Amino acid sequence: MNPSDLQLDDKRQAILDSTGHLLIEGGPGCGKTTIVLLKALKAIEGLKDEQRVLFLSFSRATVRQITDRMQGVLTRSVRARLEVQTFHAFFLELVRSHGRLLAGHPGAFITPDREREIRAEFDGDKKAWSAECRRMALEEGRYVFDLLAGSAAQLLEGSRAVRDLYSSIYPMVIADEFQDTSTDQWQAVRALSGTSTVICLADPDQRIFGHLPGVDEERIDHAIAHLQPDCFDLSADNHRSSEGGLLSYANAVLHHRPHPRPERVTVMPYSLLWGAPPCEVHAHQALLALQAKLEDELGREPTIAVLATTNRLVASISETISERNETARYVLEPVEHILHWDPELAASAGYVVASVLEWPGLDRLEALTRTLKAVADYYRTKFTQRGAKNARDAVTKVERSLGQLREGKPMQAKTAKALSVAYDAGLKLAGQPVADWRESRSRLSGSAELDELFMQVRMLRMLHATDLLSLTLAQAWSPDGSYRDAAAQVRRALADDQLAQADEDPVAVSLMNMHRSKGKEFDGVVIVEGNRHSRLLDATWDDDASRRTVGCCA
DNA sequence: GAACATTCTATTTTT
DNA sequence: TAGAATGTTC
Repeated sequence: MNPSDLQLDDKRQAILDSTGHLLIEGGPGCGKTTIVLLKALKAIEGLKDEQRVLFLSFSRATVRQITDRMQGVLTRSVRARLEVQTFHAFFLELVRSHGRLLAGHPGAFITPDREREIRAEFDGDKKAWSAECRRMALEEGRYVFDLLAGSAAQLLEGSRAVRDLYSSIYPMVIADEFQDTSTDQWQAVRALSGTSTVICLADPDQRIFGHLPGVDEERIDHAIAHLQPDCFDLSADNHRSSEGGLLSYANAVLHHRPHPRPERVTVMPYSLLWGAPPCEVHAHQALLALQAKLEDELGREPTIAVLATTNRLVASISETISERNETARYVLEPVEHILHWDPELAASAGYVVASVLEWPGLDRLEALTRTLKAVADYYRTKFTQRGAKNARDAVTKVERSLGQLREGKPMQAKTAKALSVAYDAGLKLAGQPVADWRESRSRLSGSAELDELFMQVRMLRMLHATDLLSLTLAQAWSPDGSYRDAAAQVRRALADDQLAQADEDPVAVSLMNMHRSKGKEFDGVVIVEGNRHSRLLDATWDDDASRRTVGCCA
């Protein structure tokens, strides 16, 4: 924001002048954040030294966006006095500092990792588990994630001292994405509203968490009733010009309504004719084109997301753009990218493939034992990670087969049968890691479990001869036609790789399914829809040839 | 007990 | 949608 933008209209001036609680409504790009930062700036000028303005938002991503935005608008000394946090971080801090008032113990936080572990040990249904969580909080002062907001609210409502303390530190509290606050979160804010000034920012059309328990439709009405705020609606004006039409277009697409396509959206239909390049190659082309265009416009390397509708498509796009592709008109160079996918599970599936690489050097019993154990391990990590009973059943099923194998009895599980058929059919490896990996990987089929593993393992990148994995395998290759100890070697390599990736520079291109993209921001987006049915675009396009790629910039 | 078929439900959040 | 829970059939 530069000074010339500071000519405020009446509405904005009124927001700055208002002295009581505030409710500011409006969609993305309407300037809510900007005006509230100005409001905060003005408030900070009148504060005592130790006082600050508290800005609460949901995700760390939005917190970052806001602090980034502050860089340009506010001076360093002002920024230091505007505290931007997630609701959760704020509540966590509050419960840690004052939790002893509730339980007699200082508050401790059970991290989600730990929570999963405890829950895996715990037997009992959902209800019993939430009772156990309350017990841990009450008796031991240990809080799981879901109880933080409620406990913070309880502290603020129940203890005058705590409430006064926080209100005196934070005379102004800004609640972002207010329409999505849970009952607990709202209660905490409400408790502070007695003495502090509360500003709610809301976008009534963007209830992304509306389905979660405790988040209700009437939140905004409740706030109006309780706070009696001055209300402002900014939704009419759209100040981010580049957004022009994009939002309403996106809505039309989602609701299957025809809509003139805004300039910033390009649609690339593609042919289903035999011999035409597959949709993944079109995605590759669209990605490179968008990259070039945005780099030109922004004068820096743009961040781009490639979104696909299904996990399968994500996997095959990843494989495609990692390679050089040639179309009739273009040569498409490989694109460095990160896959947003659970690396631990993908790695775990990778160990299964690695165990298949050992087959040629092992007898039937040993080979199948190792592979089945790797399959069981995969489901074990899945179970500890997600706590899904499905996965636990899969472990017992595979382990039963292992027992049957050991005793020479026929194995019952389809997975085990399919693997032994695959072993008996013979596996010939050539000593070329990439090809051999693919060959071994293709043995993972014939049961629901193996299909799942195959999908997972495609998310492991194994395409260049220089990759860590292929180097590792090249070393493990033994002249008898198998990879010695491949499983253990691959395990070590992938573990190192995960560590290394943690502190690598962020990569400009991210690839993920649509589901995972929610709430993230990029300079540009390529959306790939690969299946027969086009759900994303209105029916004005030819339907039979309806595979298409969309590139848009937001 | 295993596989297949059908119904349901989540989607954020921290050191 | 996808992933998991639940139900049905062999």
